[in-house]
Amino acid sequence: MSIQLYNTLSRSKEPLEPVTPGKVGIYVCGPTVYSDPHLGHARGPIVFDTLRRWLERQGLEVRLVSNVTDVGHLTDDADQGADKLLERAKLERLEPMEVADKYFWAYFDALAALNIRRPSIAPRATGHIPEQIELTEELIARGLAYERSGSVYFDVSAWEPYGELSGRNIDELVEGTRIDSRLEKDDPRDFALWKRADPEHLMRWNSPWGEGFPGWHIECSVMSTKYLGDEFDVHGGGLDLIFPHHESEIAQAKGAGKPFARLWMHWNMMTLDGEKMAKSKDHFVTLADLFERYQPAVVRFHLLRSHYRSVSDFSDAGLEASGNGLARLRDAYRQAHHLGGESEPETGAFAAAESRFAAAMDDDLNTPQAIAVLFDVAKEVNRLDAADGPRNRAAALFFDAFLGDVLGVVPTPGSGSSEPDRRLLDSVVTVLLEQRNRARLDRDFATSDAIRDRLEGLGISIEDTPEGSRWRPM
RNA sequence: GGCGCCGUAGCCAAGUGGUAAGGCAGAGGUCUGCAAAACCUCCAUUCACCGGUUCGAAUCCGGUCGGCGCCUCCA
Repeated sequence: MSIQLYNTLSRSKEPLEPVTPGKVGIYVCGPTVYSDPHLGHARGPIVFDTLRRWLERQGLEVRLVSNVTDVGHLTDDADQGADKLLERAKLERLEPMEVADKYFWAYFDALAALNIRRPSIAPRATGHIPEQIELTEELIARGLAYERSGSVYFDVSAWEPYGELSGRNIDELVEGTRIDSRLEKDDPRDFALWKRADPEHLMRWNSPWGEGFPGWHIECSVMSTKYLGDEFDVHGGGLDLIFPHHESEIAQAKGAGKPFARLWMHWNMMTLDGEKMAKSKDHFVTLADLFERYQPAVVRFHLLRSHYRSVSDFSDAGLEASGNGLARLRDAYRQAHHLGGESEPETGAFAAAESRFAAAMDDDLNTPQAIAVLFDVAKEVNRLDAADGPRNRAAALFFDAFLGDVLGVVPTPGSGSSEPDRRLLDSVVTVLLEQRNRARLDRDFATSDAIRDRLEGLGISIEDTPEGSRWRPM
């Protein structure tokens, strides 16, 4: 059975049937890079990285395109407010592009720490100005856009399906929109495809309408179709992007005659004290701060413990609970590897668990349910006879596949660059454990406890089992 | 005001018609020099509340209360 995903367009789960059999094209909206990435920014990448890993496991070839917006946009559409990138550039006394690059790398560094694989393509808006101008011209030619003193606007009233994604009635959109007489747009609902640059605006490009910069929505219509084709499989983004961003993307692309994305996936928001995290409101926890207190893998695991379409509230108690839970899974994982050794794995030992895991993942990426399966397997592993190598080996492979490859919360064997360090550490701790065991045999508990306490102080916990002493990082 | 979502044990969190997954925390027990881990047992007669449909509802329908998101930049 193929994976079912919830499509915002149809408001129901649909099977993923790729445009090109065997290949899946996915486009995901990334952030505007003008400040430090926060926890909310991590959710989408984690969801889509996990989706990608799962699809690849099914033998599908995935092209994941994830953009980053590096053009500042006005804080409102009435030519009021400042371009956030520009503001930041002034504040930090940097070139606007320097600001964009600084936070571009901060974003991808944070994602790398979360074990999120790099997208196949990470296009930037500024690298696709000619294509955006081209699409704007196309929309003018089709009568869906118009120019007003150097700016170009999409004519919403000329595009009848506007509102199909957000479920908004076009006429209702006017209500609630404050009518500003300073607007040069024909209709307050119209949105900018191209904006004329004021003299102080630093990021500017030449266009048929004079110097300016692209509107916010057009980059995604352009970059997604450029790399995935006019019709592609999945378009993702945060719930808060449905309107107006994705609605407008659809209008631009379909208005230009492209079939565009088939399936729209939206992840829900991260909240802090019950309120949505937002950098504009200075209400967030940065990933850098979080990583000082929790392992990135714990953060990743924590987000996977709730379904991507549910709101997830941040709390220290929640992160701690996730950390304890993950430690339990990792212990079982380590034990299975340790006891399984090089044994031939028992065939089909965890087949039932595998199919339960798969069913959960195939049901709109139900990671909480998939994780429950892992806990069940962990319990089984902990009950295994230490002498049962083949079964332990089968469990080890099970964890490698699902805890490691798919969920990405355990280092993939041999992939870590710190592997030699790890081996050295292992040897050193083993020597200390030998000393400690000698002391224990001599009933010299003062010495044995001292060794344990010192190691605890260094972040290494010791466990005495019937098979001998084990250690693990805390 | 318009569109939409949510309310499940102390906490987190699955479950969308067949009689409540899983995790954390907690209690008792086994093991242990002690500890930790692990294992065993216990921990929601009940899913915000009130009606309705049904043989049967946490799940469907109506209402009430509470919380949240979007409608302006926002992952």
